[in-house]
Amino acid sequence: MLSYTEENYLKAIYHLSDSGAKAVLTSEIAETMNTKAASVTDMIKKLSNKNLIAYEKYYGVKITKQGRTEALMVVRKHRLWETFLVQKLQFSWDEVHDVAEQLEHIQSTLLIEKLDEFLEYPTVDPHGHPIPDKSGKILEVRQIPLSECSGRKKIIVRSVKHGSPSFLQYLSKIGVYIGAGISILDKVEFDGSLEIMIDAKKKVFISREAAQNLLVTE
Amino acid sequence: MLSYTEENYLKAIYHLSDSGAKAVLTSEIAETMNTKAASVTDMIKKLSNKNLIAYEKYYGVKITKQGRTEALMVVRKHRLWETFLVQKLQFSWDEVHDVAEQLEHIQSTLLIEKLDEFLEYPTVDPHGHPIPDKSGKILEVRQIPLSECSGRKKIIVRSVKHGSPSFLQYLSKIGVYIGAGISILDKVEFDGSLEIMIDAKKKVFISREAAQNLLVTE
DNA sequence: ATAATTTTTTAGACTAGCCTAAACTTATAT
DNA sequence: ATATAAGTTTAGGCTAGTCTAAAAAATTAT
Ligand SMILES: [Mn+2]
Ligand SMILES: [Mn+2]
Ligand SMILES: [Mn+2]
Ligand SMILES: [Mn+2]
Repeated sequence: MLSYTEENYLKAIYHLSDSGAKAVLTSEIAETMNTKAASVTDMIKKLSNKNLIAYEKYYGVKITKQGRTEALMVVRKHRLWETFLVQKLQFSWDEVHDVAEQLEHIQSTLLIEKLDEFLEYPTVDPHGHPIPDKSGKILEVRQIPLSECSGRKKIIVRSVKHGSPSFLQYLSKIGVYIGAGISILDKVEFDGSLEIMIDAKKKVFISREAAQNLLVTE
Repeated sequence: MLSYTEENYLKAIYHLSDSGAKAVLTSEIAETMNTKAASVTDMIKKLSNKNLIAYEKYYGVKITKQGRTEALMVVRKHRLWETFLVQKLQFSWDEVHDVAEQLEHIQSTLLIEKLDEFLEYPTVDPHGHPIPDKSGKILEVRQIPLSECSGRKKIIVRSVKHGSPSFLQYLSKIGVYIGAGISILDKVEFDGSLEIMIDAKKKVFISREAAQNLLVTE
């Protein structure tokens, strides 16, 4: 059984290794965990001894099959709780992350099974991120940043890359939500900003940063 | 802000001081917390420094007003979560305590407000124990052990004194639940056991121990 | 190829929470 | 009243997780 802290490190390593097959560096982990490199080295040794990561001194770590499975269970719990908070307790999508950060560590397989059932087995969380099923399977849907969309095809908003509260609040304000239909009206050469139409009824400009952080399917 | 451990100690002290106005002893706390007296003394000093308890060396502790308020908030969360687990996730009443023991420590006032609303402001938990409201007010209803009931009046089951899983399972098996109507058919002199009628349709014998642990109103 | 810089690891120290063993205080028995 | 027993506190030590500072290794620049 993993401690609260071990779960958090392992989840961070999972997310960092998700994009790209190369090793995760000590400094990257320290950065995302808001700790110092020395602390990371300590924890790396513990997780390595438990065979959750493969550690090569000075060259970073790679998550193992077993580690990935454990991490996915934490991610599953995090996203199920976020879904619960939004769908059942009427939280807004920018309020749920910090609470889920605590709830994800509750230890009870029965609880998470019942929660999943109560929510009717959702496949994505409020930010459009996929929810691993109880065996750890994830439904991967190919998505691209809105900033890389070509012509004026039918575009659907699928998820946010980074769901900071301020970004999410901004999206709500301009009327963008997961599942919204979008079309690109114009692309400004100068700064890469876009003029888009949301749900065929609202025109807004969004910055390139925002467009890069919005994942869609065409 | 209290730590997980501080909250647990404070809650234990609250429960121990609930019955009786005299000081709670180090050994009593050690007993209920499954720790050693030396550890309790350490923690007592911390809680005392935070003015949550009043501590007199060698004579035990008394909870302060502030300490009581903090403890009540933990109790409130514990009982709201137990209610949620039973009413929304279909847990049985003997499965909820250990999970609530974890959930009670989640820090979010918004969460507990929304949960309370979602459950439509329940006043008792699945074991019949009162749920403090957000200001810490508790609805006290005078209850007596079934073993002390006199004649054959209309008796209603209100709560269990100690809700161990095995006792709760036993109650379910014989058809006793919170709110059930009971009448006493016979009292066996020899061992203090009772023959009772549940909901005017089921006759069973229950031991004196069981009858002492069942709180009712006449 | 060597030197300077950056990153990582190690060494040593701190806190929270726990323990055992010894010292101390209070309660009980004669 | 004194001796014994029981309960409490103190002293010292342990682990998990954190830190700073110093040492070691890898990377980058000259
Ligand atoms: Mn989140
Ligand atoms: Mn977390
Ligand atoms: Mn309980
Ligand atoms: Mn607890």
